[in-house]
Amino acid sequence: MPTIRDVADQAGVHPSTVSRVFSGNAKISDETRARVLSAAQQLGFQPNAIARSLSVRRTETIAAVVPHVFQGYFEDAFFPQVMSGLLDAAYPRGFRILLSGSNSHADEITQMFQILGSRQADGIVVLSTRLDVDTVGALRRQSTPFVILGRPVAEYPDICWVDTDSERYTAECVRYLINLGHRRIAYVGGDPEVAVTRERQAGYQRAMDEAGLPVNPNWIVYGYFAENGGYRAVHHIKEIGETMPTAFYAANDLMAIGVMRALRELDLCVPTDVSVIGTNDAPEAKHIFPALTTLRVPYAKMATKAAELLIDAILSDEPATGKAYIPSRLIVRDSTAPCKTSEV
Amino acid sequence: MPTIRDVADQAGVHPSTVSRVFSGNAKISDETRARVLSAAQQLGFQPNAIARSLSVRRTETIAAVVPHVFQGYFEDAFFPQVMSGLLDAAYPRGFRILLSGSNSHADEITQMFQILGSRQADGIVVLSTRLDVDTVGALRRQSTPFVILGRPVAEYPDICWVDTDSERYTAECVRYLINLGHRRIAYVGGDPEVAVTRERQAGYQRAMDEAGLPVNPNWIVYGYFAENGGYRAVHHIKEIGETMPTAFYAANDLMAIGVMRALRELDLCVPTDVSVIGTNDAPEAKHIFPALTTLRVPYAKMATKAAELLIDAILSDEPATGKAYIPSRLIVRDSTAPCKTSEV
DNA sequence: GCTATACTTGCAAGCGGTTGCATAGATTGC
DNA sequence: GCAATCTATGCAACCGCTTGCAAGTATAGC
Repeated sequence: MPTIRDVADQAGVHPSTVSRVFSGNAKISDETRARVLSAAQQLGFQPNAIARSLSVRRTETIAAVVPHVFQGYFEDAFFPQVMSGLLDAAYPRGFRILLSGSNSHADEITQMFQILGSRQADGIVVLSTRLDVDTVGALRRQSTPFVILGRPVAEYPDICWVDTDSERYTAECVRYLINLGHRRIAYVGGDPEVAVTRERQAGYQRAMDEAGLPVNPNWIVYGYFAENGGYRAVHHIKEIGETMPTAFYAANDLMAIGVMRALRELDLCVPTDVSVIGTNDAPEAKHIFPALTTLRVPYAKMATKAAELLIDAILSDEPATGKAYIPSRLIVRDSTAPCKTSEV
Repeated sequence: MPTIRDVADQAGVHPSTVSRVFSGNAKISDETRARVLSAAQQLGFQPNAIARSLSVRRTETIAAVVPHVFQGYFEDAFFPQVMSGLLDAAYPRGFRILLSGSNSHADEITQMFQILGSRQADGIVVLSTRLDVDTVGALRRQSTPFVILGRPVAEYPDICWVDTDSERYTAECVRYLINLGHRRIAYVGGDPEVAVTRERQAGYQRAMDEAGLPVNPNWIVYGYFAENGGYRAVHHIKEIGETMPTAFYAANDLMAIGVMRALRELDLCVPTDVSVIGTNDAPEAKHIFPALTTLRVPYAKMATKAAELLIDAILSDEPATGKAYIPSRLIVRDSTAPCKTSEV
């Protein structure tokens, strides 16, 4: 691999001249430039990005560490959308994305600080779903810009995040069910460890409260984002001998699908007997029968926004700032209908 | 950010000693090591990965450029599975993944050679679906290891690829239909520009030929991997006034879903009137009604294998070698049934 | 007790670009 | 025609870590 010095020799100029030709912003006579370029051409020279990065202290790269769980919870829509969103922002700005895996929650954090500390990227978008206060504190204490996808538990005035208002939109879903006449509504959450699970649950609670509807604690079940979890949630409710809810809100589509499978086994028809709302608008949502009414969460847009804020921060050489909510949207399909047993 | 020199000063040793402590493989007295480590601790030192990379000429990173089209064709399963597969291989080996976007087929190639030439990664797994001979030639001419996901058109003895035998497994699918008594079988391909489309078509052709069945050219339609493409394929066949095929093989599930939608509109029942086989086993395949019989293509495994071969090559400091076929598997669900109008 | 051998650590030259400063030559102003 | 001002290029230090070689000290061998 030829270096800048080889090109310099070949063109009869000083290495710094070659550097200036390639980094663009410098006055170089047309003649010299041509000589350098042709020498580079002949030698097949391309500047070494690593050397450049070392010198300018910039990698043109943003990092993300893939949550170890994405096989499970995230497969349904999160990960591909996030990646696509990150690329959408990074690519046109000349940035690339550095991805690390992880094999546990703790390792996610380790990987993050590894990348940050070793300066392998100019910034990081934090995908972890369970950021504790310590971690956020440590993030703030280091100097590489970061933005969090999702809102951290504790409110720091100065950190940058983008999220969707899970509480609000889940409340909207539940309200939609209530307006259809449903009064017995179940909440099928994901992993209770995960922030979004609590937020959605709060939205559910709020909508029920506002409508003056009682919340039966047995109707709050955690399905850990798995199809089977949704399935078991229904049977669980059935087994403890409760009257069935007439509607289910599930915190992802996979669980909603599981809920529908269980209902079918119990000879309950969706949507005539029971309504079901899912979350995320995964690809299968519109193809399943009945087509699933679902809360579409704009992961791609969120990721794009996050990457934009991050790159802005990098380019301006300041910590990332700004907080943004991206709106979710309820997509009404065929799994919801007016409640037929409208108790007054 | 403290450097190795700061730590050296603090610990009262030479920078090279600090370096040796951190790079592991060097005999350092326990006492010195302890002093260095504690100094590093105090200063919050972490070695700079970029500087290290420059020095050792290795980045511990493998690259991939995301085909610009993945939104379209690839969304259905390809991309997330590939990413997951790459991470599965890279992560435990201490490698990270560098991702670049692209906005056209030409740009895909540009990005690839950019990364390669600027030494931003130690190797690359090539995802492009339309590699021409020139590109492969250029890849071979440069010195960074690469492995191709998918088999390149021309056979070079020395390049490394991993693929699934699309022709063979498509033939298997078609044979399965034939064994169910179907004789009029349509082939709904993807983008005819894409290698895999031709390979699958060849498999279709082969199975038909082997069974002595005529192939009606009107039954070969390209749906460009889109749901709508599958939908239109059916209507196209209908409109030219042909007798309907009794079975469809579609080169991805999205198109198969489109085919089923069109059939439903024509009041043809799947699978009693018409059988449908899709490809990829996308998440929606098992949830759609009727559950889709589909050829499951092991993208994740393929990507893992590719990354493994690549990393082996990197570590051994030689070009990547080896060719591997990963088997696909027909997943039989409810969209296929014996042909009821068995003509003898 | 003295030399041969093994361990540790220091030294300094890289890895391949970048960039502030200096300088030589060209241009401008009057 | 000469000083002042620009322009284009060279010089050299630097980004932060690695590593072959040399040297100093400790240990072993006889």
